[in-house]
Amino acid sequence: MAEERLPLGVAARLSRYLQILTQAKKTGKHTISSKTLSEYSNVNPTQIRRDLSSFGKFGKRGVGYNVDYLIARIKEILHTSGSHNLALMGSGNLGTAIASSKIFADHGFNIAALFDADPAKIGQEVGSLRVQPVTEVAETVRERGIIVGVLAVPPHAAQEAANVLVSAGVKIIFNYTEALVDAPPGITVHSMSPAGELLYALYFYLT
Amino acid sequence: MAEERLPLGVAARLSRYLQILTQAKKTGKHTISSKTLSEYSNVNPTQIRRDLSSFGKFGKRGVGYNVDYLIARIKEILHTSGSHNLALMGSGNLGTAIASSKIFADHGFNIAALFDADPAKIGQEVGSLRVQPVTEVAETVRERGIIVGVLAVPPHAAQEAANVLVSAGVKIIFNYTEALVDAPPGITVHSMSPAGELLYALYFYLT
DNA sequence: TAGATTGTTAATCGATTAACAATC
DNA sequence: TAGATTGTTAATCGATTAACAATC
Repeated sequence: MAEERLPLGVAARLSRYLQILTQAKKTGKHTISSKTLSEYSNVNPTQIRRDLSSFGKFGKRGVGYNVDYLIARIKEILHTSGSHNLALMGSGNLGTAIASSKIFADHGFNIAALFDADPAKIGQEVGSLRVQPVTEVAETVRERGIIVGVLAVPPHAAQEAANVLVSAGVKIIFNYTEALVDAPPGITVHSMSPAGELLYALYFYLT
Repeated sequence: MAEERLPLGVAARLSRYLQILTQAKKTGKHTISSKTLSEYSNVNPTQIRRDLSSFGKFGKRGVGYNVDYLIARIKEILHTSGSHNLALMGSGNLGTAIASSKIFADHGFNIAALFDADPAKIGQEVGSLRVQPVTEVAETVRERGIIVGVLAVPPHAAQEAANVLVSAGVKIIFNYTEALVDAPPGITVHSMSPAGELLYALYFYLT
């Protein structure tokens, strides 16, 4: 029962297992083996068993792991049992796609507010959200206790949107754009890099 | 000048450096230090210098790395100097966002075709692409020499879309949905997992 | 020269893998 | 029992980091 912060690799893999388990549960799976988890995560099955067994004996030999039980334990380990409010910047195609997806909701993330810099979009409804002007970011972030901001704006607007979020008190910037985003010390910027990941996948196909 | 396949970690990091360098070039940067690259990639600067110096002396002491030169060398190392055609499945908000973005084009990926299962969408224009029916996947994939398929469909349609692509001869499935996707041996499935990455980022904020 | 940053070493730590007894 | 899969060991390999001489 480690109280210390997990090594980067372990935390990354556990997050991945959790995502896969959450989806597997949706398809009606009650148990899952390290072999199956390996196929979906591209992590070696021995590594998976090692990662899990370092926290306790979560599996049943000859059977595998109980999906619900494993989800609960990993959430405990990652301290992510709770729910968190997100602010989404950008109500274009990408912002709308994110707002319409259950992917964040599946993990207890609630998209609490949607902002756009375009005056023509203010007040429009996207799902259950109403598009708010950027001038309301600070107030909304404070009121709703938002610590994560998601950038779904055009690349040229990414830095400015990040600045607004950081000024408002957001601690984690989740950058869906390809633009580079700077932030002050203490603020985490996490950038999606689909093109980078595709280059990586292609490398192993080409060699 | 290694001819062998790179370790997974090295290939993943080089892909990441390439994505960052490509964006840095856009902002007019001519040189970049391992320290700056570290801030954008969250990789230790010593690790970056080690990764690069194992292929040659690419930098200038006291100055840093020339962006153009480094891009060219990493493309060589990853064998991704060429151009590749992609097939994009799904012309909803997500598909439209991907088709409208320069993120893939920046790395020599060309979205060659856009498919949708919804008859109402066939023939619509999305950027310079015309939405094609799924019945045309096989022919288009063959004609355009497509080896990568991108899934931007609703999660419940992801497996079926993947099946169609695999039958048509696609070798790499790039899954933007949260659904789990199975594929036969020899086919690579690479799934985006934004929620997983957010859980990971949050873990380090919470601890 | 002075400041900055690379290339490289050395030491430690985590990741990877095969193998297999334990056990469901 | 027979088959499957976990938990664990042991050995190797790659990642990480601090430190610093070399040099732009």
